[in-house]
Parts: sequence; structure tokens; C-alpha cells
Amino acid sequence: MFARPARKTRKPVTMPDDTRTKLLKAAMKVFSQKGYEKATIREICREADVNIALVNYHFGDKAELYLEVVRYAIDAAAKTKLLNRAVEENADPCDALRQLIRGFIERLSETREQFGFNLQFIMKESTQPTPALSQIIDETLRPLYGRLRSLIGQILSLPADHEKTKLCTHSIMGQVLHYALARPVIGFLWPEMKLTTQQRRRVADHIADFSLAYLLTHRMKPATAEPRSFPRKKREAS
Amino acid sequence: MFARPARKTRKPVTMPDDTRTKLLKAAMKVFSQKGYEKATIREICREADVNIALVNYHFGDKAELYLEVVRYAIDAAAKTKLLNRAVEENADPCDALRQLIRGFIERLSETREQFGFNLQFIMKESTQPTPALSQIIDETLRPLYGRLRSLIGQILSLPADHEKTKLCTHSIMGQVLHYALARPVIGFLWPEMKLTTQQRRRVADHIADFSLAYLLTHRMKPATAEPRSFPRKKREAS
DNA sequence: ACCAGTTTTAAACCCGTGTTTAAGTTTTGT
DNA sequence: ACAAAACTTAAACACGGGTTTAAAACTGGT
Repeated sequence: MFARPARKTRKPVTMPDDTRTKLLKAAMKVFSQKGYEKATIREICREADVNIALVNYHFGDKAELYLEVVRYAIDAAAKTKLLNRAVEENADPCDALRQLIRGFIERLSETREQFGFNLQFIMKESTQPTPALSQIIDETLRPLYGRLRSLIGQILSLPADHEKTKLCTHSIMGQVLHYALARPVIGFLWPEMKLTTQQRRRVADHIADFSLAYLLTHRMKPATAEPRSFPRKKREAS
Repeated sequence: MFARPARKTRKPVTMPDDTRTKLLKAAMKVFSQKGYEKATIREICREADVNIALVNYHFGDKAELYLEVVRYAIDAAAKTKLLNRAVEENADPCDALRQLIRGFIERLSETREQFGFNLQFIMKESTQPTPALSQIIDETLRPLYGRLRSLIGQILSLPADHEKTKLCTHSIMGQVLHYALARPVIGFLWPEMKLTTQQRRRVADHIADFSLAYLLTHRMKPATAEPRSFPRKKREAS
């Protein structure tokens, strides 16, 4: 409401260690578990074993702490280039797509890992966007979306921003996100379905098969003549 | 904490009209827009043009009001048998599936309509389940899930509880829910994409085409010999 | 007209939230 | 060694949430 007490020492001279990062880690954990709204700064501070006032001292307010956590997570995510590699290493766009889906699902699933839940993060806010949402999307989801689109465009022999390309892209994203987002619902409907490592792989391959069935039969220029039967269970090392 | 002032007149002798239903309608609206947590009793009462204390007088507390709203919505949903009709009226399971997807997307999209957002309701809770979730799923989502599964099982010539059947079912549900759930995300990635009535239809048909491509080429018994080319843009009256 | 029961009202209550204060303690530069 | 800056602490503050109260207004029956 009124002016904040002029304490804006963003980056102190000391090592960027101790309290600030303790808070970041704790916040990361709590935010990802509870979501922005339900996460309380008291719990974060308890988790970090730190005084309540310190989050305001170091970050200003809850929203800025959240943004900082997001940046932190994004940074960590940028280092795991799994998804990019999938595209670069595979000449065949179909293989790249399959790989991309696998990596995506892997990332979405490993919630407990230290840097695994970036995207889960994103989606948790998706039904009621936070101010951070647009930034998150800009910095992580949009490039991935573009990559996916150009890949699918390749397969379809269509431009990346063609409507059909986009529809297909969202069809695939929808399937992938479903398993990450609606887990509780799936749990009720399909109790035996635990997302173990193997099953994740099965699910990913299913999504790839399911989607390629359409993509391969709807390419615009059937360059290699007739729509050949699909390489359904084309397994390969990750 | 301690005993509630013994006012439990669930159904008064007077017509079940006025205040109680005003509250139900308002609560339905607000809950569906904001979700359980962020919806405030004060806003609901303001919306219903009614005193704050009345929700506690008529329903006990917020949770019971919520449950009552859920029951109300389920009841309303049961009356609109759009989805069931889609199955009964179409001999061809593919047509039934397309119709089902259309109806599903329609239901999910028309948030403003009086009884449109039952399912939106459900999904909003899916990332952070409320106590009501299990009941909702049992009473509405599960039968729909079963219907979808048996339909897909028919197309695939597989039992309804075969793993592949389930995977395909979730693939389709994933796509459909994606457009309802992750709307904000889609909005960022694809700003031109407004879900108008026509575009909803396009999306629904795309999902149907996209999914049938796989289903029709992976039936177990290719009863009618070769996998015939798909009836891609098979429009028909709703 | 009166009364008992039901419904409504305005005002509070209690609690948890994010935030701030004012005073302490530690660290740092000189 | 000493002062200034950085950091930490315990305690409050302000606000909004759900809930409750006690009294007023409204019924319907006799």
C-alpha cells in the first residue's frame, strides 16, 4: 500500500549460500507440493528452519519469492537438455517425436526429484493463472511447443503454424499432460495403473503410436508413395 | 469444535424455493468459476443477494454447501442424457464416438450455462482433490468412462478392460480435457484460438479423426478385411 | 391478538494469512 | 577496536476467511 522499507539488497556480497538458498529450496518444495495459494510462507520458513520475516527481508514478498523460485527452476531445467537432444540426435522426425514424448513424460512424472517438477509446477497453476504463468510459459513451454510443432509439421509436410499442425500438437500435449495432471482422477478410474518407470515407458510409447497413426496417414505430400503401414512397436534405446 | 446449535432443518415444510435454491445457484456459479478454495462464502451470498449467516443456517458449513451443490449438479447432469443418447442412436461405434467427443467438448466448454459446468467442476478439483472428488467420480465420470471404454473396445475388438483399450480411452480423454483444462496455457501458446462454437466443433472433429486413425488401424480382428481408409470428414447433424 | 417456530439480519468472534516493526546479533570494512 | 552495514529475531499488525451470536422480522395456527 505504501512505500516499502528501503531494503532491497538483492545480491549480498556474501556467498549466495545459506539462508537465501535455504528459503529457495524450501519454497520450491512447498510450492510444488501445495501450489501457490495453499503454500504458506510460515510452512516454507519452518521447512527452511528460518525466521518468518526473512522471506520478506530477502525477497520482498511472497509473489517475488515465487518468481525467484520459478527462475531457479527454469534455470535448472535449461541444463537438462533432454528434450532438445531428442530432436537433434534423430534424423527421423518420428523417432524424435517418440523420444520427445518419452522425455516429456519422464520430466512430468519425477515429481519428487529435485528439479523434476518444473512443468508440474506450470500446470498446477493452469486453471487459475498466476502472474508467473506467462513468464514460465514464455521461457520453457513456448520453445518446447515450437519444437514439437516444427517436428509435427515435418511429419505432416505442413508449415509449423498451420492449423492442422497446431491441432495435432495440442492433441499430443493433451495426452501427455493428462497423465501428469489428472493423476488423481486416473487413480480412481484405473487403480491398478501406477506410473512406474516401465509403465511410463509403455504409456509414452502408446501415445507415440497412437499419434503417429494419424500423422503418418495424413501427411500432405505422400513423398514415399502410399501410406506405408506404421512401424508400430519400434523400440530403441533412449 | 463443539456441538453445533441444533438447527438441522434440512427440508423445511415450505416450498423448496427461495433462499435455499438461490444460494445453491449462486454457489454453483461461484464454485465453478473459482474452485472450492478460492470461492468465498461472502461472494456467494453477495451473488445470491442474501445474508452471510444464511449459508450456515441452511447448510451448516461451506463443505456441506459444496456437497449439496455437487449433488445438485449431478442430478442435473443425469437429466441431460446427451452422452448416453450419442451411443444409443448410432449403430456404428465410430459415429457414436465422434458424437460422444462432440458432446463432451460441448459440455466442458459451456461454462456459463446453467448446467454446463458439472464436469469442469470435476476437473478443477483434479489436481488438488476435495473430499467430494471420489463421490463425483463415482456418480458421473465413472459411467462415462465405462461407456467410452466399451465403445473403444468395440472398435478395437478388444474387451473393455484390456490395457490397450484403457490407454486409448485415456488418450482421448486427455485430448478432450486438455482443451477444457489448460485453456489458459493454450491461450498463451495459440492466441488466435478462441473456442467459439464452430471451432469447438472443429476441435472435436479433429480429435475424433486423430483418434480414429489409430483405432481403425489397430483393431484386433480386421473383420471387414483390410483397414479401409477412414471416413475422415464425415459430418452429420448433431 | 397472541404465541411458537422459522427465517433473516447486523454485528461480532476466532483464526490463519502475508506483512511489518523495532530491537537484537552477527559480519564487514577500515 | 569500532562503527556501519548486513542479517536475524520475536512480537505485533492488518486483513480476510469461515463461523457464530443475539436479536429482529416474519410466518402460520389457534
